[in-house]
Amino acid sequence: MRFSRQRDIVLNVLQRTESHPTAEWIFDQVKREIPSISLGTVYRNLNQLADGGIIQRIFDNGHVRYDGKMDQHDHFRCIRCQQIFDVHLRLEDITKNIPQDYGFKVTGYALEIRGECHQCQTKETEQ
Amino acid sequence: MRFSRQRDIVLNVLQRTESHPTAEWIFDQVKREIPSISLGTVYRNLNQLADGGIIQRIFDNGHVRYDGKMDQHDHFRCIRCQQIFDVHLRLEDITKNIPQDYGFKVTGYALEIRGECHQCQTKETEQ
DNA sequence: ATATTAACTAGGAATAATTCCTAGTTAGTT
DNA sequence: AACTAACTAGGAATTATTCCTAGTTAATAT
Repeated sequence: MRFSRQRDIVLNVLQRTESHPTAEWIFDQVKREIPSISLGTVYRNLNQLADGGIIQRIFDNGHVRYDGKMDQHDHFRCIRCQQIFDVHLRLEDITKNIPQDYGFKVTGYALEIRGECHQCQTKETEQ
Repeated sequence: MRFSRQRDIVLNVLQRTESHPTAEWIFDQVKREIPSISLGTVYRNLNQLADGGIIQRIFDNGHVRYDGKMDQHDHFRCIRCQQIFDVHLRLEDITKNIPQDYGFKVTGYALEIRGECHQCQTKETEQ
């Protein structure tokens, strides 16, 4: 991955926000510094940065958002204002300590576990 | 919500599969019974059923899939074949028992907790 | 410093997923 | 049987994202 001013600013915009913005929001911010930047460039760079493990994608009700923080953390979504907050917790804490620690009222959660299924572990072929 | 043949067949198709299909896949299945059905009808019904708590939406890397099972369960995605499997577990089991119980090799997970943030709990106004 | 070139960019067209619109139909009620 | 709100098919519109092309530039070698 080569250095480019566009990628540098995309990354900096993302790392400087506490929010979990969409590509469109990042595009608007980056335009303040590089008015000629194109939306395709923002998407390309976000994908490259995410594929390179420098930022992460988060999935918000079928829409993609981005997160510049790479430490292990989870997200809390408010079902009323739809804001996404960062939370740092161990799994054991999920049902117990969140309300006290963060002031959140927890009504549910969605967990997706990732890894390799049995079938794929026993196959050598990379798809 | 009124009964319609279209909604009934959409629901039955979804409840009969073990997979977590997209709207398009459901559309193709329903067409076998109602060849004239339109994709918009499938989307409308899936949304109504999900909003009514009869089915659930699941979010697959920024794409929407549907799940006809409403019991509390989680999902396991194979990072190689991309299949999504149902898993029934308590949160405490996540890091411990999955590999043994299901034969999965766990490499990560994404957890989204839902509820009301402090700000929204103290506001009376419904947005 | 300059030349080289693979990786990049802007701009816009193309694609994919989903929602919206309209005129006609139908399930449930009276 | 008549009524009507909720539904439908079909297709246009919208939204999010990717793709394409000709020109530009960061990193490397000379």
